[in-house]
Amino acid sequence: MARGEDPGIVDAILAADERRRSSLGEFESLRAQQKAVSKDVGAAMGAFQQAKAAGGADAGRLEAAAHAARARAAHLSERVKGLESVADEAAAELGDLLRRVGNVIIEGVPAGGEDDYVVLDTVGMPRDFTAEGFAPRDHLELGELLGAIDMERGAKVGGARFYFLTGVGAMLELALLNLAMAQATAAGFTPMITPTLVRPEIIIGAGFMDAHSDEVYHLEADDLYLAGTSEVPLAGYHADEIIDLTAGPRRYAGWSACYRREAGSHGKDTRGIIRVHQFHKVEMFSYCRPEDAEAEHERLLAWEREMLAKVEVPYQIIDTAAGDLGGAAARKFDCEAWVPTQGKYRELTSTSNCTTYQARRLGVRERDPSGSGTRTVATLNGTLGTTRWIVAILENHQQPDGSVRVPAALVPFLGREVLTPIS
RNA sequence: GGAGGCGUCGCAUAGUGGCCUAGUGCGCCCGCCUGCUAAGCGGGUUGAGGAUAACACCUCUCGCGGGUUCAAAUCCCGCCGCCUCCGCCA
Repeated sequence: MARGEDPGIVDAILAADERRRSSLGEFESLRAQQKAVSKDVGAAMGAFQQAKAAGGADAGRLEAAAHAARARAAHLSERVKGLESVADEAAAELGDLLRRVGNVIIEGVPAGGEDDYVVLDTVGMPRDFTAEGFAPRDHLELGELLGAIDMERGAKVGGARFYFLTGVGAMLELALLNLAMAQATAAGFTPMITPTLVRPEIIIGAGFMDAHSDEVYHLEADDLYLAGTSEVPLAGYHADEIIDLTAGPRRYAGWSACYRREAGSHGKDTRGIIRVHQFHKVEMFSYCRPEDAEAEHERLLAWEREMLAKVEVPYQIIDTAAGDLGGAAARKFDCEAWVPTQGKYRELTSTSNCTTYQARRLGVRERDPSGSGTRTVATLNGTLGTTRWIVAILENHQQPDGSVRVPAALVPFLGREVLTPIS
């Protein structure tokens, strides 16, 4: 409802489920009969064969009995097939309807669309470049001055929205992502380098083929999809498994290239590396118990804040409105960094609580702690670093001469304190 | 890319169309026995769905999906994965 979806689908689902159950019941009881009769055929055939081998006088009678039983079984078999296809159709119909329903929004998520987010916190102050007496350069101009970004050759090689990170640019990205991996590992995450090509059932299960399907590259010859985030392979990592969460959440830090078609965003963010077809990302991914999910979401957000503090950029945290959530998310917090030359905050991280949505579709379960059987777990994800962070780092830490101060936490990973323009 | 082999319960293995409910061993769980431990004895031990107040019970599940048959772990077709050999190659 909060997403603005049609509530009528619920009635359709209930009706479809009713049809499935009744047709399944009919099929199963007749199937049980058929099995029993069919088993008699086997026994009758065996008796006949034995009598025949022994030259018994009643061989003829037994043969007739066996054939009679077989005829009855054949008749039942026809009817069973009919009922089975009815039951299968009913189940497929229900499945289709269920897949169309987005995740249930968590209480307290702001209603509305893209612009109806609520700012939860603002951290740090944007620099006053007027007071400092110079006009800030944008990240691309800085990147070119520093010999860090080459958009022109990126376009020559890969087309629009492709780029080369060169020299210190390449090193800066590696330093940033290594810092993110180091933080995650220290926090107990298992480091992962993931496949970036995934099978259809994985990307469908992760929920990326509903609202985001235009965003996904598809390799037709192999029927594989290029993941837009390592959330996809990490969600699939435990697919169809029963995992043990008794010792707490399972946390993975995935490092991967990410691919996005950016269809429908023509003309938007065309300058620089804000919005590109390929970038790199360190992603946190957590499997936890459903009742722990909201607390885990807060933890992921806290780790994002820790990482943003390390790169020393001003940012705000927003609680994304219901209508702007993907199909999988029940709640989403974005951290947006201040971009001086745009005079606004731009998304650097995004953490979603997908509750049981992805795990249900991918078959990730745990032993039910309150008794017998299994139950679906919850999954959550959050960003720890991406190529886009370079934008915020360059612009916020630039100096009048075009050089850029390296945040202290990055210095050990980059091996220098200042990036200076190449001659 | 070519040729061949393989995929059975948590693990290992038996099972080439029916004749008990997929047998056996290991592991694990429960119980018994023993002064303790080990051993021994008995029972249990995939998952999904239906049904039920809860049981009982029923259906499906031998990599996955189709097919043949009254009947499929077993036969046929497609796919996925693993192994061996050959070819090609960063």
